[in-house]
Amino acid sequence: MARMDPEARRARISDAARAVVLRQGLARTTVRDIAAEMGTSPGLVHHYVGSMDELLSEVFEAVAREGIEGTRAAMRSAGSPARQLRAFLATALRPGHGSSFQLWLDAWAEASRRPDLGATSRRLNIEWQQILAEVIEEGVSTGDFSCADPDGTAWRIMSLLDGLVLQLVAHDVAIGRDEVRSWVAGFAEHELSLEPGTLEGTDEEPPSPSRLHVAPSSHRPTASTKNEAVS
Amino acid sequence: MARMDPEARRARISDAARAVVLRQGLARTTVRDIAAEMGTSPGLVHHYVGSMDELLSEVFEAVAREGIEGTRAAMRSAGSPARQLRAFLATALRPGHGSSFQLWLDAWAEASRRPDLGATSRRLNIEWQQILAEVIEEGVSTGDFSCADPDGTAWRIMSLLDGLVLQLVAHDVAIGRDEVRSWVAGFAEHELSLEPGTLEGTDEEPPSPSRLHVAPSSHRPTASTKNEAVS
DNA sequence: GCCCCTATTGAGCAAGTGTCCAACAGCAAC
DNA sequence: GTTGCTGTTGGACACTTGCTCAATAGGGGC
Repeated sequence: MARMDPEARRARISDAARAVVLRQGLARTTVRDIAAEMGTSPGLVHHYVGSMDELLSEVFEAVAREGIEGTRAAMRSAGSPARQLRAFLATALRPGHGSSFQLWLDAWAEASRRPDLGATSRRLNIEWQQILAEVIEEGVSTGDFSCADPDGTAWRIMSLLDGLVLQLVAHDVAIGRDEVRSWVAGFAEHELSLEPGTLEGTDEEPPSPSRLHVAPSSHRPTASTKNEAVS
Repeated sequence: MARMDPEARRARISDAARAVVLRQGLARTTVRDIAAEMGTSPGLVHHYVGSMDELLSEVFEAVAREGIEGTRAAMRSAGSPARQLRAFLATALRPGHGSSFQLWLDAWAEASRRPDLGATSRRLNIEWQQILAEVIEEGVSTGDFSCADPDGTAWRIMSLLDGLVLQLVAHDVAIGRDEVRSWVAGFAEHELSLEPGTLEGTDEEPPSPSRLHVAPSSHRPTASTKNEAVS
């Protein structure tokens, strides 16, 4: 393969790894798969990457962070705390979220076995919860929300959402995306003493719908249609 | 090793497999581990078991079903629907549930990749949800609960519980077992229009606390202290 | 044009996996 | 005691995994 400067090669490796991981999951990705995806040899991967654990952890972080930043961006341009919450739910349930949520499932399951991945998963999960906690605190301070324990409420809303999406992604169960949004919205309204319906509706479509979550960052357009339970 | 009649040997293999799986997780269990656990040779396992996949799927079903039946038993002897719900929460959060919950995590993550395990996981998950749906319907018919959509409420309660326990088991996060019980109880009270506090309290200790969930069914007392996040 | 640095190769290692199978051994029937 | 069925053994096979390393080759600096 053509000789490349280290920085570009590193980016290529990340892209290839992300593509394979999104297609096969964290647990089923091997060095050889990544090398084949780039059209190079396995040895090259290890010339740049310390260990497989490290690489998988890095890929997971990249994909998850993309989701987090996408949600943050959507919330920033949403306005009031209530509209920010709506944006949170909309981005978390956007089509295409399925294959990225599968990575969360992989990370949770592997957390107790792969220390690096476990630490990353834990850290990002807390960050995700903090996004909710912050907007809730903001809503309380502006008087939009009424909530005695923003931190606990954030854990509960996030966990309800995770638990429901889990069923959508893992089993193709008899509940749909709209039901999940509506249920979590209803729960959040109760937790924050809002009028029923305040958080409902999908008018708040984020700016660039298909770009934020799962698309590989460059070069190699991936067929990420597999593992798409939320579609 | 001593010669045994096939039925007894099959039981021994199941026990050993279960012990190893609870200790190491579905993904990290090998034929050799199971053979070593019994003190016999790997070949013997395959003399009785068609494939590893089959065996793991069977072990998962056995452990999960034990949990389900344990919860059912606790609920049967609980009395009123409200007390049954309390029993449900108590058994789902009992110490020792952690390592069995890890199996659920493994199953959810692998569901989209291993058809057999996916089907089993889906089926048992729906069964688990149905337990909740049934007691809710009972409560509605006796007038104890008020609930417009028992099936949806069951999905929501179960998902909130799963999402919270997930955080306990996967990351050792800053929330505790008591908080989870109290939070889910509070949510259920809201969903069922109950007085706050109706589902709280731990007085409803089920008959045989340590037997129902994780203990191997016979012979070999296992050190199931690993992977015990809920302890 | 040459040289040297280093990106890249790909065979290969050690460890691990599920699965198979010829040989062995314990036990019941005769 | 001998025979035959079959539970049991453990080495072997073919394969995968992460990772290493001597050898190769491409391209910028002189």
